Amino acid sequence: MTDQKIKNMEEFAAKSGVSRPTVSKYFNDPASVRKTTRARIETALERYDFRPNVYAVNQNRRLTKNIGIVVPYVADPFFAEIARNIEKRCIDAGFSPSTYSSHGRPEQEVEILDTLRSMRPAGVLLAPLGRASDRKSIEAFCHDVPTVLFDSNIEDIGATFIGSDNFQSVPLLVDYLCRTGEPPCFFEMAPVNPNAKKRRDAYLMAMNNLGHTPNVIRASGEGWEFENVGYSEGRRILSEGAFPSQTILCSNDRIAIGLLAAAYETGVHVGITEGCSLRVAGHDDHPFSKFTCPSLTTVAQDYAAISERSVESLLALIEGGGNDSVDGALFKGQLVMRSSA
Amino acid sequence: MTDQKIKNMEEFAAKSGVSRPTVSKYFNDPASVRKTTRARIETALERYDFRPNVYAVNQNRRLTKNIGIVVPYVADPFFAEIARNIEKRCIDAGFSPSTYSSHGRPEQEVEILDTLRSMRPAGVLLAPLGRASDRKSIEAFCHDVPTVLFDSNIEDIGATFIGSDNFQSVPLLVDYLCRTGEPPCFFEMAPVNPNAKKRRDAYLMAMNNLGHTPNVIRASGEGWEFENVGYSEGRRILSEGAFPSQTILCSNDRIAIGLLAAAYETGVHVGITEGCSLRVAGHDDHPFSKFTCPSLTTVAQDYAAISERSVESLLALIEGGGNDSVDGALFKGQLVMRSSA
DNA sequence: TACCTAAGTTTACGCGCGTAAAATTTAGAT
DNA sequence: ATCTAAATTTTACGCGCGTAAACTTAGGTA
Repeated sequence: MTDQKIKNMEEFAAKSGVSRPTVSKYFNDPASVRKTTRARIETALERYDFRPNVYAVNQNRRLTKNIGIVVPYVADPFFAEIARNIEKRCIDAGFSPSTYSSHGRPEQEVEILDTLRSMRPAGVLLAPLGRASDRKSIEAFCHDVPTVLFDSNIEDIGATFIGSDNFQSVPLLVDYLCRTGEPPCFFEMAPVNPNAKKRRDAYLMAMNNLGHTPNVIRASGEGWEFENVGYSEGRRILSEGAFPSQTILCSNDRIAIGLLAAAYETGVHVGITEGCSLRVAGHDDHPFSKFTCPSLTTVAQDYAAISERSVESLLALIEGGGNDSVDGALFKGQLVMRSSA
Repeated sequence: MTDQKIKNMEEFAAKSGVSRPTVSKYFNDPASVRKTTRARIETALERYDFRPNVYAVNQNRRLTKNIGIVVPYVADPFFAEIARNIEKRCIDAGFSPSTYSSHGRPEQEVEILDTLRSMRPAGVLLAPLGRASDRKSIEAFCHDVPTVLFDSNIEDIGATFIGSDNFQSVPLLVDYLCRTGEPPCFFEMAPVNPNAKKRRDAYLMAMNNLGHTPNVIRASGEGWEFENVGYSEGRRILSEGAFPSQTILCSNDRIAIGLLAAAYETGVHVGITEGCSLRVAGHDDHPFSKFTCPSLTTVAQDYAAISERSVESLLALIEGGGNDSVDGALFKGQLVMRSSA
């Protein structure tokens, strides 16, 4: 490996003894050039380690090899993990992913989509904010760019949707809770997205199916600071003794984490062992749920399946020229029994 | 706003009644064109909403307006937050930040740097992995690209370093702990970066200064799964009754979070109230520290100051053509007294 | 050995924009 | 009204690469 700098593809082509366009072909698909040619280029590559100018490449390709990934909130480890998972799969498929976070703000989401559009990406994987999203902007975007929605759906938008089947996962947990103790009440915030709404509906359905009376507790609070809401509202309600059941199913793990902290501080013992007066369960199997006190019983979303299928769908969509829509998928959750319920 | 699509700057210039290069000037600095001209362009802008092709722009500019942000692990909310903070400041300064995560893997870090280099960014803000980092690669990178290190330093690399002053923050906590109870032992993993090492050294120093005998407990385990290590090693050591002090200062909050879970499960009561047999403190004021059981006493790093100063330094560096190095800075931590110690 | 075809390579052109240098306009002073 | 320096705009060229079309070559067949 010499340290000599190669300025451009022309120069590199000269070094390797082939014409520039041939080198270009090679970089677009190494298998498309003759074996002997490929060998020459690769030999030169080892010596000079040249990389085509990204900007020139993207300017001239009809479609870039970029894939945009948009999540509502990266500071939530759940999304950080799934984004990482998706990134990896994109890279393996030969694309260049880049991840953006809406940070819970609709304007930011629109801004990201604008930026993304101007990058002419091959496709986009979008986990929308949900209710707060600017529906029109997203619709327009999906019209222009092959887009797969994941995690949270927006009806009739995007080529397809990949997510969890809340109507499977929530009843699973409800069944378990009813089977092992007092039927749960449901602790939620004003739904930020369809998932939250579906979970509540799934809870109502499951309870009715089992012949129990459902009971929804709505915590006041907005935004994405779930722990905070779970904590402060949890404290308030606990101190008033106002939870209608000793079993509380939270709309997601982050609310449950807040509630557990509230219970701890209020002196309410949570868990399934002797001397506990409250059971708490969550939903998602958040990376931190293993480390709550007590550890949180929850339903694990199938990260791997969701990210894999999302990428697959997007690639299929890209392959097909972005025209035909692709089948969506809802994955089942898995019960994770820990100590809190 | 008509829906007519503008293909390129040429076309847009025609619509606004000025020449293309003038439009180009406008986009580089609106103040650099005559007021009447600006008005024309902006009128047209409202009608057609045109954006210059990013790739063409970046291909031709000597230096792009891109800024790279590299963190060791975005799934750690601490880094997610600081990255977000930095992003915002870059945008405000008229740059286009993009964030990358090494995911704890040195190869990935090198890969990111390679990608970044080929993007010819104006500058890079790098929080290196630390010990695991490939020093040579990073050194070479910093030689080519104006780079400011933050959070974790690598001696003699990069134009400057911005971070926390562990030799202030750790003694602060040690003082507090000694003042309020039994002097702490120090619970750490094999240091992944200079911060971890400095914290231990600062602990040793602080204890000696106070005339106490320091005591370091090394948890076996590697990587960035701090909670896991804190938890499993915590359980082991607790069950053996092997912590040499009833006060445990953890190298960071994430280890403390794991340890708290271990204590809870082992039936060891943590806190400063009657009936507690253990005190636990952390370092960083991790976003989740408020919600541990009990809530975690820790030292808050000055997120805001670090991110602000990092960006300022980088901008100064870019301004100066990347030549002259810029002053570094270490910010003080603030004691956050909660319930665990 | 001559010939054919498919695979691979080269020629030639354009992508959309930055920017130096030339040409023009503006504004202040006479 | 006229001149001049400064401010602004235009002309002209190049950036690094993708890609269609023209051109070679390799490898197999009769």
